[in-house]
Amino acid sequence: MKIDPTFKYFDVAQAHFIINPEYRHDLSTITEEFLGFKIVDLKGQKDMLGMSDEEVQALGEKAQAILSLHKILRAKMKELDAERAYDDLDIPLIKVLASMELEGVCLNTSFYKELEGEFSKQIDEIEADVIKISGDKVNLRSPKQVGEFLFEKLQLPVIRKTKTGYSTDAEVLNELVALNVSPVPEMLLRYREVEKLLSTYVKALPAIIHPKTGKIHTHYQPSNAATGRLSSDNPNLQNIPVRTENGRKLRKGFVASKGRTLLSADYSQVELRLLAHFSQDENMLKAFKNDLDIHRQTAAEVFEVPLEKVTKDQRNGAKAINFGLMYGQTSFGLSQALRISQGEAKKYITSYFNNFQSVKSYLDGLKELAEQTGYAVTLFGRKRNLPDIKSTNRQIKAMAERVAINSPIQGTAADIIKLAMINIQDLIKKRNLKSRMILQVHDELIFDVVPEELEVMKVLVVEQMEGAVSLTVPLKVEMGTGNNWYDLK
DNA sequence: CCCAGCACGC
DNA sequence: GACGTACGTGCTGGGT
Repeated sequence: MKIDPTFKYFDVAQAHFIINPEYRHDLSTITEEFLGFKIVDLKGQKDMLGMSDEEVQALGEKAQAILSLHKILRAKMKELDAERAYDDLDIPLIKVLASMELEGVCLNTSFYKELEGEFSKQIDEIEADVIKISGDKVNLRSPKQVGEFLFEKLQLPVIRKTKTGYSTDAEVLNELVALNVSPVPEMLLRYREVEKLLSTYVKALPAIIHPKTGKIHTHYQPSNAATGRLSSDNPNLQNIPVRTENGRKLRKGFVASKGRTLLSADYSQVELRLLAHFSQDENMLKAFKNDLDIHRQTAAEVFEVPLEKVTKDQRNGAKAINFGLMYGQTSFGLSQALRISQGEAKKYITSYFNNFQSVKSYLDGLKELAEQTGYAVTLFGRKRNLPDIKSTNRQIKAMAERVAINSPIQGTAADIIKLAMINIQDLIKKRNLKSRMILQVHDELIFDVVPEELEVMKVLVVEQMEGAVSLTVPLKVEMGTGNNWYDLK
């Protein structure tokens, strides 16, 4: 199959994504928005000779729409000074994504069969245990039935409500476990974990293996996430479990193709490094230039203790602050994350901003910029309109402010990895390498590598990822190799 | 068929 | 007094 178009082309959907990433990018919506008429949806693929006059006219209008949109959208991108994101990133990335999708990834199906048996058995056991306590059958997959069971039949204290009834999510169940009032919440937590793994991954992934290639072929959407990130679907390979050991095991099933090995490369703390670069905060810059443990450094400043006296809790607190920073987290959010009082959380945040004043002024500046210009912008000129920043509704405005903070950081990280992917793919081709880039997970790339090329690939990948852009902080990439996605170390 | 609730990733 | 950290995909149940 030929997937290397050398002709110049214009992608209406991708251009529209550059101009207004939050809208829909199908041709009929764009045509209506910019040309003011509706194109007729032609059903099925017919030969033109088999078309009625009306259908031929509709087809002509569609072609005319695309031609007109090309000029209008190109001019609009220029006006927005966003052509770089389109010409240098999104367009050249398209064929890279196509190549990754076609290449696919191998799945060890017998391993998944084993897991299915194991997990199904656990599900059955928990269900039986619950029936012993409840007397009659409760569908544990139904939040409604679970809520009635916990809070009406067992009379457990109601922790929180949703708009339709009792909340039974993991946070609620964990609180019930802590209260030590019933064995059921803990059973439900285990049930939910295993059921999730089973239904979303263990059963679903083998079923989607392509009959011809025998591999899993995800589909990357380059115009779906308003920040400029990619998304992955059918199946989503950007949310394969890693957090719990039980879930992480699923990664053992993602294996290198025959005779090859997997190579992973991920950006270390890329978003925090971008925050350091953008804010030019002395303390942060110093930490990254010296390749120090950023969370430990942050903890030392926030809690005003010497570096070597930083406790595990303090480091965790600093990590949560660093994490929340980029999302515009509030003291409430931080208090929830750390299970501390809101007052305590507020003190942490105040102390943080006292010690990292340039970060504070940078984040405030992002909000101001959004107020003045109406959008957030990345290093490569990718813009995201934020009309809600002018809202008189405080909640809506606050949400827009968080987006104004997060989008430039998340979006720039997305821009950078896109550029790295384009450059890596170019070099793989130029050097006639047989190794292939197969997956992208936001700040991580995975390659299916010919063993003889492993050392060459390692150097190539790290150089292109770390060198994609030159910032005032170094970008750092960590690599791992192994025969499956679990063992990449 | 669509929405709610829930849970997985970064 | 309510609200309360960004960006996604996809499962099941349950109501229409």
